[in-house]
Amino acid sequence: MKPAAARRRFELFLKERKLRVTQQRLDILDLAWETHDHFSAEQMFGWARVRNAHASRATVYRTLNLMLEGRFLSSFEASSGAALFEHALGHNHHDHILCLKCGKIEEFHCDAIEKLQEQEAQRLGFQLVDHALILEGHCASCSSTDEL
Amino acid sequence: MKPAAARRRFELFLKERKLRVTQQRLDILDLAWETHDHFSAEQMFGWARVRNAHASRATVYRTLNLMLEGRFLSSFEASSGAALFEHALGHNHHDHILCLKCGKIEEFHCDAIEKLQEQEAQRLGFQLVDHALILEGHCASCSSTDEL
DNA sequence: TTCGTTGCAAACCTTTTGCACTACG
DNA sequence: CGTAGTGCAAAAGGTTTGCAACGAA
Repeated sequence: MKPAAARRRFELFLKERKLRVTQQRLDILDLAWETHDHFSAEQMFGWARVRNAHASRATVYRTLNLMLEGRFLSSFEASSGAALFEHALGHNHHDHILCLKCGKIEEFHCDAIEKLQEQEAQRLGFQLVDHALILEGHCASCSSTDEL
Repeated sequence: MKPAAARRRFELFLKERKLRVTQQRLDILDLAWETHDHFSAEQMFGWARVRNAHASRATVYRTLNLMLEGRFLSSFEASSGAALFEHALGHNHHDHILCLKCGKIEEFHCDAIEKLQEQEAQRLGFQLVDHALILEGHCASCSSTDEL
C-alpha cells in the first residue's frame, strides 16, 4: 500500500469506528510509511519530535495500538523486550529472523511452514488466529568472523 | 528427569561453575519440579512464600535465570508480556499454542516445521541458534461456545 | 457545544541492580 | 574466615492510564 492510499484507508477506518481524524494520528501514519525498516514506539516518538509532529509518547503508543487493531501495522517482540512495528504493505504475511550479534533483521516467508502450523492447530482442536515465529542465529557476515 | 535426578544434576551444575549450593536454589528447583504446568516468576515467588522457602523476589529471578542457563528450565513469552517457565524433562523440544479466550496452553512438536526453519535460515545465510514459535487461537471448547 | 483526543505525569508490570548483611565452603 | 549469595528497596525499561485542557465534528 502506498503512503497516500494508506492515509486514505486510515481516515476511512477512523470514520467507520466513529473516531476522530486528528493531526497526530495522520502524522504518525505518515511517519510509519516513511521507513521500510522496523521501528519501536520510542523511535516513532523521536521522529514525531524531530519533525514537529507534536505527538506525546502516550499518543504514539495509543495510535500505534490503533493501527495494529486496524491491521495498518504488524508487530513482533524484539529480544530486548520492546515491540517492533512495520507497516502492512499488502505484502503477504512474513516471519523474522534476527542476528544475535549485529541485530540485523531479515524477513522470510514459507508457505509450507504456515500450512503445517495450521495442521498442528487443527490436530489440537484449535482454530488458529495468529502466530509468531522468530528465528535467532548468526548472520552470514557475523558467523564468518567468529569463533564462538 | 525426575525430581531427585534434577536436584542432583543441579548441584553438580552449581559445583562445576563454582557456585554455591544454597537452600534457596534447591528450594526453587524443587518447586519447579512440583508442577507440570507453566509458571511465571511471580508464581514461583508466591509458592516459595507459602512454603516458607524464604526466597526473595530477586533471588527467584536470579535463580530462574541460572536454571535457564543450565537448561534446567526453558521459557517463552506469554502474550501478557511475562515469561513462562517449565522444567526441562529431557523431553524433546516443543512449541506452544495458546487459547486466546481461556488461556489454555498446549504443547506440540513438529519435525517438519523444525526442518523447514533450518532450511529457511540456511537459505538466508544464517546459522540457526534458537527459535520461538507460538500459535494463538481458540481451543476446541472455547470455539464451540462462541459467536465471535 | 459536545464528546473524543491529547499531553503530562504518575502508575504499572516485569525484571534487574546496588548495597549492606548473611551464610556456604 | 572470605567471598558469593541473599534480601530489600530502589531503579530500569516499556507501556498504560487518570484527569484536566483541547479541538474535531
